[in-house]
Amino acid sequence: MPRKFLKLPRLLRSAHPAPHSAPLSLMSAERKTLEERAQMSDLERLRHSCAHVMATAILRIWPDAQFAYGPPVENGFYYDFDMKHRLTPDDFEKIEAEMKKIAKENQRFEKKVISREEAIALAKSGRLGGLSERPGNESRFKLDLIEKIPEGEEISCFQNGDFIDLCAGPHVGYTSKCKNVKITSVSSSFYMGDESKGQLQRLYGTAFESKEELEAYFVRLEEAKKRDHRRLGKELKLFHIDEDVGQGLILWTPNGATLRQELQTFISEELRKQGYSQVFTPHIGKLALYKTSGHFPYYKDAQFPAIMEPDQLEQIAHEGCSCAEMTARIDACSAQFAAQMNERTGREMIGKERIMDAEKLLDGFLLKPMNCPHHIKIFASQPRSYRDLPVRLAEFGTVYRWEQSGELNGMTRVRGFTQDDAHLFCTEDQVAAEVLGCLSLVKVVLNTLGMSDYRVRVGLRDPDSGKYTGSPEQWDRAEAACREAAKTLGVPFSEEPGEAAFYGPKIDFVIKDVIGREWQLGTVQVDYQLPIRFDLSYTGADNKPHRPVMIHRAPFGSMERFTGVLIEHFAGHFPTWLAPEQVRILTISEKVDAFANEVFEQLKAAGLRVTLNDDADKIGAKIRLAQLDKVPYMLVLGEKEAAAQSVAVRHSKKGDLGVKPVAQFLEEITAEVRGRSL
RNA sequence: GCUGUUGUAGCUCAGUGGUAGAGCACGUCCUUGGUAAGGACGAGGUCGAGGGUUCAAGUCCCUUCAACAGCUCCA
Repeated sequence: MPRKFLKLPRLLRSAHPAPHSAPLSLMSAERKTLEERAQMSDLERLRHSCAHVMATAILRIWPDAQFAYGPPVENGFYYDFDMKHRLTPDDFEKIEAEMKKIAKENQRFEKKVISREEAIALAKSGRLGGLSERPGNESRFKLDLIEKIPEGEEISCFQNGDFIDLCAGPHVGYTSKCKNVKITSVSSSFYMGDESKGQLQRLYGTAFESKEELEAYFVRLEEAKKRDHRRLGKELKLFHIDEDVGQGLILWTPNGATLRQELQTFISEELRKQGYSQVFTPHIGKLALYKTSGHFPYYKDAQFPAIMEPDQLEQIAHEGCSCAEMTARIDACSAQFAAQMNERTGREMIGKERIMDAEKLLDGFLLKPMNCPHHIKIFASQPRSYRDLPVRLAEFGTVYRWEQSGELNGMTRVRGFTQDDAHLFCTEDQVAAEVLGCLSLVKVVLNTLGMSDYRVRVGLRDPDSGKYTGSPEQWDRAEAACREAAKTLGVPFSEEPGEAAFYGPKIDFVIKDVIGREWQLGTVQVDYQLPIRFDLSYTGADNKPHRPVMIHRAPFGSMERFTGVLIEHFAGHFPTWLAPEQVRILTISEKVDAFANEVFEQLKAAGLRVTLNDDADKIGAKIRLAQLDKVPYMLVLGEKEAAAQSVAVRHSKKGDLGVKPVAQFLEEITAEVRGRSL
């Protein structure tokens, strides 16, 4: 099915880790100018040279390899190429050894400016990206790259030893610089990122100026692995994904559920303060609902297939309906519906090809891919006056999306997830204040969790495009509102023209985790489109119907992704208010069991999540276990404490905090939890 | 979805065609010890699933499922 460019509320899904690979701008859309390339940092220059050395090494072993593109990337470099031999990690050692040899040979990187004709001739002979001429094996990717070089731009190649490559540079002087290098992984890629252009092998490596930096990089990687939410989720028993339940479907185990519940309680409190109303909606809705919203069938590929009514299913089976026919009948609309929608939106939203006789139409249900339509129906369920606005409907709404299997990742990319969603319906004049309110909510959330390292992207319309709905005046106001709101946050923000959805501008929060990876989580989006499609209205002061503006927002994005990011953010050491187990009482000997039980009951009665370890282990072992479970507070109880009605407090990160009366500890920890201290 | 890698006890992993292993966790018992591992014994596995080759398969081959890395995608 051709992908329609119709963009709909893109709530919370665009979030993904910043790509480790080359920025797309290097690949296709925005070709880097020579000037921009010349600004490569020293490290990037080194890594780019390493890519050439790697290509040289590969050619020495497999002379048939045809190279495409080999840039430096955030954590290293790669080279894309095609050859008969399929690389596996077993080949790395051999290639690395050859690379080290080339570094020792200390070849000079020499630049030669050549004419387009010379470049083409070299490519045709297979010389470009090769160690020698290769008759019958022309440098086909290089030919294509030459074609893409604009007329008038300098064409150059770089030579080190026998290897000549089409390359604008820059490079280091000699290959001896390229000795602190390591091949990290092999994978596949598409030429120019285009699936139709065939698959290439992509070999990744990394390189540093010094051996120490190279080693430190791998130590850092190890550290990152230790705080991987998938690993910690298992160790701390936060969640489970079960093959029999299905890919990308999170089972929140008790510890994780506690964490989530605390987060939801927190956000619910903030919502109440801001005048939101809590609603509940079911997990499915009729197909017609999503035909109205426009999410079906346009995003059909990303949804679970429709659920058909039993009697309809029986009937079409009886009719011997083919699968293709059934699909067409599910996708289709009545002429009346199409006319209505096209009139409302003022454009051909539903083409003739989708219109079908009413008796042939099939209806069914969809697992909801987003919550907006349900909330819209709540808004529309009663007459609204301008005095009622803004209406703010909030729900922890679970949605389902059919993500491709290769895209699933722990909690951060899943097929069923719960958004901390809300939809605001307001007047045009209220947009600015409401956007501001949404942002301050996001800010409260992030501050409370100590996530201070974030930036904000303001997606504005592309002034040269006519694809947007709504009047230019509306847009100017909405964009100004977003811009102003973003300014008040006091964090870096970038304006990105052309990044708006077609239905309105948006603000995305991109959060940096402790190891520097970026994740897009919360978002606030202004929407002029859905109110039109659903023909929403309210009565104004002039006693006439007016169209409300909708705002979609979700500060966490989804509970799943946010929890995943949070696990990594805290490396499993949650602040006390979030910790699944807040206090663990550790007894030194059986002699204090009675006292320990007393303390346990007291803390439990105070609402703390406390456990008692009265096993026969020695205190050292008990402390070790509690540390591994990352329990914030350990209370060590021996005969001294029992006699003084006190507890010896040990904090998992701060260590021994000394002995204090039970009442004092209780008071302190309660205040800490209540204040959601970090 | 594509390419590659991996799949053995609850967890981390060893096991190169010939009787399934270790550490931790778990259970029982002994030990009552003061801030990151006391000791003994025990239980636990149709080696992801299905098929094939072989006298013999955890090990070789095919199919399939899942995870991981990357690509592509992401309302």
